[in-house]
Amino acid sequence: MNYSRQREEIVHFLKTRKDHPTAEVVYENVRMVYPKISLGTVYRNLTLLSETGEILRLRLGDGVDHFDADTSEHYHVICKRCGSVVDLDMQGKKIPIDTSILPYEGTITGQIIYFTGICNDCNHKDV
Amino acid sequence: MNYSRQREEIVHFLKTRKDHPTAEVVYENVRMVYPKISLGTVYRNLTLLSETGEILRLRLGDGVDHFDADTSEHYHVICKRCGSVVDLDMQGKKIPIDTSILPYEGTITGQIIYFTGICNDCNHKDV
DNA sequence: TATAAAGCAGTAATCATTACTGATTTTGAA
DNA sequence: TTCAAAATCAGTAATGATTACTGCTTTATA
Repeated sequence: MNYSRQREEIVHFLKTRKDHPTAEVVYENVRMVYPKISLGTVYRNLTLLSETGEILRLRLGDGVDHFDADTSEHYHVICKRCGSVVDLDMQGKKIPIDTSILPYEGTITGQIIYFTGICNDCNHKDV
Repeated sequence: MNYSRQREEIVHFLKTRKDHPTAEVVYENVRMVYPKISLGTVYRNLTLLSETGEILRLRLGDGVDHFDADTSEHYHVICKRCGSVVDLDMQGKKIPIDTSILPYEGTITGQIIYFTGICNDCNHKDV
């Protein structure tokens, strides 16, 4: 994988964000630095980066992919009202699930866990 | 919600399946009974049924919605090779996660857990 | 049985994402 | 430093799942 300024800026932008922007949001923001960047370039790089493991692609069931520059093991909460995605700071602790006891004939290699709820902001807003 | 033959057949078909068909698969199969049914009708009814809670809409991150007539609490494993989705028969047991201790300022109302792996069929196939 | 509401088939539109193309940038060796 | 091959880009078209729209049936009920 060769270096590219656009890709560097995408990673840099993602690292500044604690929420989990969509490709569209990345595009809008990187455009402030590289106005001619195309959405296709953003998607291609986000895909490349997530394939090499430099970022995470989060599929949270809202029909849009989110991207996360924090690749350490952690969990996410999706606000059902505003769609925001925030990290749970587990301080290195994992939620323990012993997959070896699950009644499955094949091989279990991974687990996806996330939570839904109402975020603090939405809790304090009148509806 | 009024009765409709098409919707009844959709539910009936889903109940015969232990895998978790997509809208497209439901469409192909219901078409054998109602050849003139349209894909839009299938989608509309799957959405209606999942809104009333009669079926589950599963968003497993493969870009396609799956539907499940088994609405009891259970877990799913997605085969990374063939994409199949199978139930884990937990015999009524839940994977316990105490969400009250999670470091979150808002309100946690739900959790999504699923597993990825290689299904038994794929394990026994040469690649 | 008549009528309003709900549902349907068929089709068009939407939206996220991927694929394609010809031009530009990056890289590494001469 | 120079230059050609490989990688990447911008711009745009295509794809694929899902939703929306429209005028015609079916269903429920008075």
